[in-house]
Amino acid sequence: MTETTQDQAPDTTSSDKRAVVVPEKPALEGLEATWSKQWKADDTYRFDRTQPRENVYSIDTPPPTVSGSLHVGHVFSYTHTDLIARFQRMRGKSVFYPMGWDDNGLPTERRVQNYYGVRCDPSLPYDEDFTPPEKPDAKKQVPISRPNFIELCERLVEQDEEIFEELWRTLGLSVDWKEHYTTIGPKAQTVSQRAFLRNFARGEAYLQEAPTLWDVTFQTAVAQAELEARDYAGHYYRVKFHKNRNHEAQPNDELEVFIETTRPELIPSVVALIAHPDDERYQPLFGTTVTSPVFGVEIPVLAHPLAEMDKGAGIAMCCTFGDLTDVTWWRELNLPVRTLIGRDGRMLRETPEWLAGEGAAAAYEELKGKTAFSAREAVVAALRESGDLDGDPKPTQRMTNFYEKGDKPLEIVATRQWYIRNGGRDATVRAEMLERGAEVTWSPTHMKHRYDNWVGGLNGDWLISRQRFFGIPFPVWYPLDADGEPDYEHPLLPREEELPVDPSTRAPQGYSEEQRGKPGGFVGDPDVMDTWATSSLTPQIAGGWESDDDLWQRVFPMDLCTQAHDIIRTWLFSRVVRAHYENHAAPWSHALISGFILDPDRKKMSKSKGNAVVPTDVLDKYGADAVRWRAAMARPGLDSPFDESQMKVGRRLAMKVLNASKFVLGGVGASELNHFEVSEPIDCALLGRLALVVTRSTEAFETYDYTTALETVEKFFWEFCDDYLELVKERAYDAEGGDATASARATLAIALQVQLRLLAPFLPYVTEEVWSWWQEGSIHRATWPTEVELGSAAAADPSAVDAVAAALIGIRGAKSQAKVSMRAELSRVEISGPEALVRGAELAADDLRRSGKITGDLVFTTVEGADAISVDAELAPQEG
RNA sequence: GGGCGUAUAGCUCAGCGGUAGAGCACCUCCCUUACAAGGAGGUGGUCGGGGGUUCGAUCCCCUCUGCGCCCACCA
Repeated sequence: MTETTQDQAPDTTSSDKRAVVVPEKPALEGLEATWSKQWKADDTYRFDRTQPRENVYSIDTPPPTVSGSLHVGHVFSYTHTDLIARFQRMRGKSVFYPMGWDDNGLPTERRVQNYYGVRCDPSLPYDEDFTPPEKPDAKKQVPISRPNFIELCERLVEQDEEIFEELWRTLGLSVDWKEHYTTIGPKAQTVSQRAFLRNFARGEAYLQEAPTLWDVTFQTAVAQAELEARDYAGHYYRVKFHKNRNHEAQPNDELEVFIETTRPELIPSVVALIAHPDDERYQPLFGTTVTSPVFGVEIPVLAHPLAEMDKGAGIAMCCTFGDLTDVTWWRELNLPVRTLIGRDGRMLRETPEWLAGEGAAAAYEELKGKTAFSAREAVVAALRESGDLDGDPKPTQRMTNFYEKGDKPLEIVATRQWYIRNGGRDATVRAEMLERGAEVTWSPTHMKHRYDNWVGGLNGDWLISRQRFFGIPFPVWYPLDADGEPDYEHPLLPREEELPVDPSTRAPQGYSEEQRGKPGGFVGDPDVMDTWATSSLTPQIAGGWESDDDLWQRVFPMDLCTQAHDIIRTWLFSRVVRAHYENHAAPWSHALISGFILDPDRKKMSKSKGNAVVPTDVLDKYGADAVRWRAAMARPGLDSPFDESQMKVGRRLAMKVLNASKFVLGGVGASELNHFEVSEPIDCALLGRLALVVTRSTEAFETYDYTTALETVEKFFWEFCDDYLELVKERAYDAEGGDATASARATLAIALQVQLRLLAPFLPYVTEEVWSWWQEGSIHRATWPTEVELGSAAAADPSAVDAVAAALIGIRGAKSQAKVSMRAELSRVEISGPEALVRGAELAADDLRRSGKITGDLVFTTVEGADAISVDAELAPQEG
């Protein structure tokens, strides 16, 4: 069996002229610095935009919040993306892999406030000479104008982004940094505003005054997707309402009705008592009125099926608004709005008109300007005094909605907001969104349930406006009528060519700046878009939608979106919504969902819990390759507890690559390696096994199963080192150097070169380092190995590899059991077992003899009925 | 309460119709000139419980239980 490898080995012809340069003492330390710098200088990961769509692999990756902090969970998830990117690049695709920074929005505002010790007061004028305080004082934040505030946001964001980029480069993400974007940058502003204007023109975006979930701390509306239900301790208060005798008198009737509430402070805003239509206890009361305690407001008793008979007293007090059920009742029963809690979370400072009556006004006097919490105490005290509180409050634990970034329960406030239709109020749109979700293939597949679940459970449209400062403004003005009142029905809009616009500094067409705020003039929409309203457009922002059509045609719809499962409901879904409306397509064909990294107690890692592992620490300690190895061991969608000891395993693999490569390449010239012939049967068998590994690994990668791809090559690599390398090292370095030696050397070189490429997506640093010892160019630009390139030698039956390995293990086992050194000589070895395996082992008889230090007989015996190799070895008598 | 996932060696996980696997940890041994942040060998499991289908079940079906996540739950 003779095989010339010269014409099959790829990418090696140029190395003929190169000497192999193996460092004396190869080390992992410093590889990140050296190679990330080199990749940057060489533009190794550039996107080739001359390629047609079918040769492009485009990736939509979450823009990290730069004002937040990253933990290893993020690092793992971004590594997953990079594994796929590197595989596709080596497969010959031009990979479009941009990185964005999410610098827009509340997290940045908060960070700026703390970092500089300032707060935004939009009523202040711009101060050109403003410099932030030298020592920020969290308690005495300096009020500054909105433009000043935004300047500081932009300044800090720039610093943060440099740090993030540095981290990603160290981790070895093969991002094309020339394609980078930010969610506050001009490109994002233009795309966001353009998409919004088109949504509005088509009726997909609308302005509406409605009850809105409201965070009193940040004083902004929040969307359903940003809610987080948390345990919240409270009390049930049993409160007496007084029946009015305006119905047919029933002699034995009681004079009062009791309700149970956890929010007695809302009693002044009660608009009705509501019970279930079938509830016999309350049926006689339907259509009558009752009077609220303390405040003496007369309200109706109504029936509605949402009232639950077995909850509390079975009759609920409806306040506008205490919760989302109140909103439904308000809408469906045409109840009045009695807003009591202002945007700052405090009770209104003016006495509301429905409390104008003498007693009510006096009672309300006590509540003015109080927080919900203090108002509750005051109302409870008043109820006690009036005798309308029945018994002692009963402690209760319930779930309450919070803004995910907030720490006070959300209130519901009627406000004017912008919405985008997402199917929450329209069954047709909802069905369309579910269809788009079905167009995407999911890894793992069950993550689609999360998507369907979320879309199916939407209870309203997507609220995109925020009453904040550092965000993308709505490109909208409103004309003012003769009384100076805005006409929200007829907003003034810019032309698309004018974008981006800031309506707070620019006048709409046909108006001059002097008319701002004047009757007959205009006002700008004061709100900004929520971050998700911008990041829902990352494919459009990164892909050059409407600004670079040539690019857009090559990258959209994208091939892959990667993210963790927590943002399926936000980022993933919102991109489907936008692409559906604007591009009539799903934004990508595949979604790869990462799990979480948990702490050792299986709790989600997060900075606020204090259990987060800082990525730079582990990167410094174990190296990027080791961290990436660990990330690759976490399969898509599966949560995985963080355990530092596992990093060591990855590091050991990287070390092994270094040392084994040094050994294979040591003392052999590259040109020689490429001209040797693989002639020995056992060498062919090794390449045959390698061919299977290539196939398996490739198939796994193609189905996004990077873990199996890694496990396959890693297992082979250890066997290659422990068995094959040990077996043939004597032959390979035989100074006599016949054909058998040449065959071993060629096999070692080919196998190493293929394995390096199979490992390159996982261990980009150490593979690049070794590649540079003997190959031209970057390994990350080399082609992914194929079975074909291994040639006909690789068609050999690989089973001899296992047979020889079994024989070797038997020989080593005998020495280990005898507690002697592996160098100890054996006087006789008998290898027995089924015929096929024994014949396989016999192929490497000379190698076994030499590597096993067998000085006497080496006998191969076929045993009928045996199913495995067994080895019988006799130690040579020890000398001395 | 609804949905999804998960339960295999002390730990982290593969396997998923045909006599249980890997890595880590643990034990024993080996300073072997690629590698002591190493190497070799080994101990360790009624595959969560209970039913069923099958010649045969860790694997398929039913059911119970534990755990995790998402959603709903503010009277």
